[in-house]
Amino acid sequence: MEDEVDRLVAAWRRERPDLDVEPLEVLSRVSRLARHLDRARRIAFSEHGLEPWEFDVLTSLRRAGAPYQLSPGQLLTQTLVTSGTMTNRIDRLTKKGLVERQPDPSDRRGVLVRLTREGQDRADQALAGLLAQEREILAQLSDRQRDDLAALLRHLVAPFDNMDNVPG
Amino acid sequence: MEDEVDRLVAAWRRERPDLDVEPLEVLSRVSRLARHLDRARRIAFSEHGLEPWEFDVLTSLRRAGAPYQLSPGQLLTQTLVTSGTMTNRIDRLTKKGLVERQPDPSDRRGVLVRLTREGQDRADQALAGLLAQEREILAQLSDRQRDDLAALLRHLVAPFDNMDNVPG
DNA sequence: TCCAAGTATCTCGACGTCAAGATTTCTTGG
DNA sequence: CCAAGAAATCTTGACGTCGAGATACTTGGA
Repeated sequence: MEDEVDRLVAAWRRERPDLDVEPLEVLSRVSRLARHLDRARRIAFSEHGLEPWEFDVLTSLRRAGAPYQLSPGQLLTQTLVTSGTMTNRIDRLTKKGLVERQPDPSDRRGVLVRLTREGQDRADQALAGLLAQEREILAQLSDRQRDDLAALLRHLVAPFDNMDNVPG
Repeated sequence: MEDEVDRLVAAWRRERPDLDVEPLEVLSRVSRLARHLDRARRIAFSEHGLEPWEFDVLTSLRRAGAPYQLSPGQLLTQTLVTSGTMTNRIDRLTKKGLVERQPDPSDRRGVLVRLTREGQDRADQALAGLLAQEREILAQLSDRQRDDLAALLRHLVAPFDNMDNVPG
């Protein structure tokens, strides 16, 4: 089946026949698919009363394991946002009762953000919903194709991931 | 080579051994790779004095072919932003001298946004830079792997693309 | 002990986006 | 030919993010 990138590439070949636009066949599809996935996730999460950014923070804490707490700084590196943004997010999640701030007993500058019971339940429910949705999207592919795709994508992502990229 | 998604999946398997998190192997990689690509593009474009959103608008006009003009409404559907955002973008691009607004001769409600000579040159230069960068990223893969990857991604994107998704 | 440099978090102002509504112009049925 | 609705664009206010700087605490060396 044809997609938007096929049309995009055809347009460039018409307007700039001198250029080799083949890289777009892969990387433009990655970007567009990511955009579609963002939208789909937003819808899936809203069924559990969560925004995507809330899911990111809550699941980072959830994955940390009991007692489900991390410093704001650790959350920064996991979610790739800046410190001002994280302060704001923690404020709002606190107001919703999904996390709570506690003083770090070993460093008086520090704070520990801890998942509440409610926060943990919401994160778990939203994750289950997300996985169900993603399984539907992936139903387009055979098991073998899924594995191949994951492996190919790993080749492209790994150089970035092992390159140390942390915002302020 | 290992990547962040391997670590993510391992963490979930430890914390939620009851769940099948395999879909993340594909779709989380797509999202993360897209994020890395956004950053890389931002850097590549800045060498030509452009922001990513400026590139999006300028290249939409460029692909339209001579005389390189589209209505704001057509630009909306191509770039997937809302009308208020597009008005703002056209304002800023006009101030930079990269596009100009002209009255639509056949509809007095309408406006046509046209690429200036300068705008066209910038778009062409930035596209060449982008393609060079993307070729480097894809050097991780063989020609065969690239083709396979593009085909697999098309399977996943096509259902979304042929689903009519247009914002306000 | 004391100070300088480093670290952790928060505060604040600027900016871009969105969503809803306002305005102007076109279209169409009666 | 007109009135009502549709269409195209712009305006406005709220919101989340960023980035730089402020504040408070810690650490290591003199």
